[in-house]
Amino acid sequence: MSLRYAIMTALLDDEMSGYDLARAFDKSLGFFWHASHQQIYRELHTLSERRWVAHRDDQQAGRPQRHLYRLTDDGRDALESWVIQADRMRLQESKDELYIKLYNLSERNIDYLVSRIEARREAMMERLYLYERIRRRHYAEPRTLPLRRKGVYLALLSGITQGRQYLAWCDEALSLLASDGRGR
Amino acid sequence: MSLRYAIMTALLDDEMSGYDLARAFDKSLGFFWHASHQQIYRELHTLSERRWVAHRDDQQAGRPQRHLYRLTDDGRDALESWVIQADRMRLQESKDELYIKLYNLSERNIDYLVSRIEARREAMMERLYLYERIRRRHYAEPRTLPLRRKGVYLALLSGITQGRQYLAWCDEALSLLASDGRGR
DNA sequence: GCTTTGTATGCAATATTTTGCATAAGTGTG
DNA sequence: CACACTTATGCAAAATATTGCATACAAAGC
Repeated sequence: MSLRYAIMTALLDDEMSGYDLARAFDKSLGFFWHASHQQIYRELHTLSERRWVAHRDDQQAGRPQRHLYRLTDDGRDALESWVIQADRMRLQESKDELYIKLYNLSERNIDYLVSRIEARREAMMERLYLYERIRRRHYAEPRTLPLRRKGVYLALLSGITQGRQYLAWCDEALSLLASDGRGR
Repeated sequence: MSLRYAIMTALLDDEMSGYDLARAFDKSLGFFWHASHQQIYRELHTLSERRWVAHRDDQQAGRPQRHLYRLTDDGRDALESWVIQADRMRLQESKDELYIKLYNLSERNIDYLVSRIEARREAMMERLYLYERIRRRHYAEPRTLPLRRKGVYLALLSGITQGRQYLAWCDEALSLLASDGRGR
């Protein structure tokens, strides 16, 4: 259900196409809520029916036609009430099968699992690099930001600290397992 | 699909009832993979059909009868092959609607959102406390552990470092928002 | 005696997410 | 000129997860 509001949130400032949204959900917003383009297109239809978003067609030269969506006033109201609605706080479970696999660590699978941790380390490094760049560019002085941007900054900051923690964990894990792995 | 293997993982050492499993998923294992008792009972039936687990009835004095499940050899094999099967690594998205709500931070909702962060901070403190206790008791000397327990330790360690990072983030967030909140 | 809490199990209906398939037009590369 | 890649949209089926409901027995508190 939150996907609906995540989409509306992405539309707060700009009008966007389904495709734009899909890419937004691949990047920053997607750190908090992932969604495939299929989900997004379907949700956009639902939102249109409810009149929480409106769309107009945009014929670009030499490109397929696209539908640009924007928030309606009703949508904005709905979003605002959602924000202050009680959420069932579920402390984040890092739903990652790697942890379950780690519970099964053995001589037979250690090399594979070590390689998986290394791969994650790489991927996280890259993402972290991206986030740090955004931070330096747009959020260098958080205390001077207008209120709403402070919120966005905090979400970003969460991504950054989580990423750093994750890297540190990978290093610790790789170090602990080094003596049992390939080299033995 | 991973729930299936999470359940089998929980059964690696002990035989357990659905109820036991449900509580295991409320605690440590549940930090990585949450599951309701309904899911668990259903999955246990499926696993029984596949002969990956077997069960026996246990009539306890003055208690409802329960079914104790244990891994079969087939189940153990299936689990082992799953561990070394390629996972589609999806870098953890912390799927938490709070972050989306933060993107919508405004004068109207700041007090609510601050209270939500405080609530999460409390909850995480408690959980972290539990994890730290387990760590001190059972994993004080990680380098001397047998291999499989090293894996479990690493999962626990991930929970702990994530928890600490989360607390630090909450504090940072509360500090940043303090000047804009109730007091103003 | 009555109510709540904990143990113990499960079905059924929704809701959500994922995966596979499908189309179409333009752009760049060998 | 064929092939891969990017932009752009969407349906349908399958897998998973959530929510509501339902039962039953025992212990403990009021």
